[in-house]
Amino acid sequence: MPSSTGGKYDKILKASIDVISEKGLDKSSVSDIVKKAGIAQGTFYLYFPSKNDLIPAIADNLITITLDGVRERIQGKENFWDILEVVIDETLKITDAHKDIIVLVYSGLSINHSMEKWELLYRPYYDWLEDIINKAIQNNEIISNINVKWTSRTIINLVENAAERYYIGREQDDTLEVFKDEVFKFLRRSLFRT
Amino acid sequence: MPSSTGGKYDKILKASIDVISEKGLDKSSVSDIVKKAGIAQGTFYLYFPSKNDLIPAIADNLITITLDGVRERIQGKENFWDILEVVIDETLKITDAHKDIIVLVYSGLSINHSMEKWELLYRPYYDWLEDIINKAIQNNEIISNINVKWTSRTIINLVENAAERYYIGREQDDTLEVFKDEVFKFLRRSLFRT
Amino acid sequence: MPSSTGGKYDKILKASIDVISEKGLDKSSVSDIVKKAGIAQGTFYLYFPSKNDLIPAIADNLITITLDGVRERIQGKENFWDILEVVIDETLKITDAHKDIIVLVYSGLSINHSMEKWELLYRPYYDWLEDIINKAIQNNEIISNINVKWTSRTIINLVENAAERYYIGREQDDTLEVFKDEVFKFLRRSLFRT
Amino acid sequence: MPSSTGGKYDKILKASIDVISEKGLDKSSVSDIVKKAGIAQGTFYLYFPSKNDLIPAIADNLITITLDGVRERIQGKENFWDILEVVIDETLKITDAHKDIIVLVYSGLSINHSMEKWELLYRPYYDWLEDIINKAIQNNEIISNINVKWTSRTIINLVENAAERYYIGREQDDTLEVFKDEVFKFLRRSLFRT
DNA sequence: AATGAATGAGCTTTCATTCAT
DNA sequence: AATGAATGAAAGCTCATTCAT
Repeated sequence: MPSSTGGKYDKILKASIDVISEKGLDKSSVSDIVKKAGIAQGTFYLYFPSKNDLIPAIADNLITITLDGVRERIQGKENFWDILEVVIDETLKITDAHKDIIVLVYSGLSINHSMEKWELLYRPYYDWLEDIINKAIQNNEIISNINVKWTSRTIINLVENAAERYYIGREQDDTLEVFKDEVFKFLRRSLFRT
Repeated sequence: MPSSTGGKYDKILKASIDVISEKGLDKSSVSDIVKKAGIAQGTFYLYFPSKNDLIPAIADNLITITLDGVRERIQGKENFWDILEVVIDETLKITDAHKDIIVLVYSGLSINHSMEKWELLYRPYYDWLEDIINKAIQNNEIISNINVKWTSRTIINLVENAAERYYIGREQDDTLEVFKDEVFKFLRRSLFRT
Repeated sequence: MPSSTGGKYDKILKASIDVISEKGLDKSSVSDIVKKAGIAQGTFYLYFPSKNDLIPAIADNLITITLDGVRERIQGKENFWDILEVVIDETLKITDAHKDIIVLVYSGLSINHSMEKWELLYRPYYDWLEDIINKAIQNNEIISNINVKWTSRTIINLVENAAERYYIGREQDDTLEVFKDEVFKFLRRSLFRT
Repeated sequence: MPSSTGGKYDKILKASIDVISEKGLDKSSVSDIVKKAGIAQGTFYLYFPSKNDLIPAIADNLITITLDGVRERIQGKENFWDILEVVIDETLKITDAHKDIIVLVYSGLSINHSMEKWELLYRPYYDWLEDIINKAIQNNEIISNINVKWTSRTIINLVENAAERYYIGREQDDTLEVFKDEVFKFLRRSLFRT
């Protein structure tokens, strides 16, 4: 829990991602990680209570950069369907960039931690999308007789799963553009207010 | 993998599910499992090449009983929307019955095995739904300008994720009926041919 | 907890005594012990639940051989003072033979285990001496207005401590014979019925 | 070992006793102790060369307060039997007050240090009692044909062991008064000059 | 004198797997 | 086919000690 140190926390996080991407979760030892990070074994435990606390930290990081990326790119955009396009695009981008670790991390979360932790990490993303959906309803862009909470979670899940199937499951029969379009249209048909 | 050996294979599979449900994947040892199954340590390796081969076997089992359950219940049903309702209902039932292991198993698959294995296990389920969708298109029950392969996978993913959020993530703000209805309507809106 | 094996339990016990005698308790690792015993690391844990369970086992062994030795040597002896002489002599003998480990073991017992364990291990020895004392009272060999339970424990303690001071604390100003005599006479003065 | 430094030495000693009393010797880390003492990790090593030097310091403290207590309370008393009563009483008092640490400390001494250190620490106490015994012999209060050195050590050992059995081993079948009386009479019978 | 982040050797324990019976 | 004792590599974690500030 040291504070003003040479970014050791980030060093460990980064090394973890590298090592886990390469060797998988089970095969990655703390010893591997500290070696990569260039620190001593014991130092790891100054920043993380245990090896298991690595996974939520990585997940948090992943979710955070996704939401940050989306937020950045929708500057000025008001239209729900424009925002949805950004969400889809950004999710695909992040998934592509971290394809080697993304499933492992979500899996690791399920295995070692309660679902509550999962919900907690996703909460900011969910909340943000709920706001967007509510505004879209007010603007008559999407239908109104939906459960907003359920819908926000379903959209994020659907987009992430599709992205994982595309990049990780190699379900790449079509071009990226066609694939994105498929996701977008599926959601648009379900939510568009005529 | 003999099946005429006093059902030891099934005994091991069942014991594995019990033990993993209770202790989680990481904490479950082969020793725990054989103790539960009432067999000797070495016997395990007569039926499974290694501990890692347990997870795909359990996953296969889970997917198989789901598809079998659905098939059984749609006897005589022709209408796509009736079938979709059965899929949703059966998925929720199975998820409820195996909530303690379902995430662990899917996670375990991701961690220790290539995504190819995952695709392979789901293939029969995917194929079956593709058939159903194609028939529905022919019968003008659903729209036709969709990617059938992508849609079958997306439907199954969406339904399973919703079920997991309901039973495992405890996203139970509404009754089961209302929840099912939400899933059904979301898909119907997206696919229904007016 | 295997049963009919090549005396591995005893092998471990013996190796433990050797190693601990040489290096002390803290510095003795399970790794040292199994190396000395000529078995694999994991095998240790088939016979002892943990490293800590070694100490009570050694203590039990020490107490048992002492009591067995005494019992053997008093065959036919009826006189209390003859028996007491044997107790003193045998305690000195055992203390001499195991001087390098005896304190460590008793200390280890105190540190890692409740005093109840200690009492439990000594119980047979205490009980045996209580019987002897009671008979001596009946035979008018010793005074009768004593607390038998307290006295049995005090005698054993006193003799053992004296032995430890002689062999371990090197309080060897006198010959062994004179020393034994001192112990004997101290107790005799306190208990003899004139 | 500075004594003019804000009493940090004593602070560490006191914190050590607290921590070791609560967690046992093995489980007590320097980290625990400095936290309790409210000082920095490194500061510990300004006052103690190593963790092992803690135990003799605590032992020394214990023996010193016992002897000081006895000396204080026998002011003016000349009679050997009165003094013996004080020794018994004070030993019981100290044992009661420090029951959680007393065995651990003596054990720690045995484990990490040579018996010589033990002898050295006890020397003042032993010497003091030898004087008392010699005077008692001159005053014809006790018998004279004894080994004074051996007897002084035996008395202290016997009293301390009895106290430990009473307070630590919970050998409390009788009241404290009866117990004290038992100890006193046992020694009196052995040493009293008729 | 005081700090506390950093170190890294070293420990106990677990457990998948093997193999002689 | 079945057994279960034996294996030994490997892992997570602790902690006494150091040292730059």
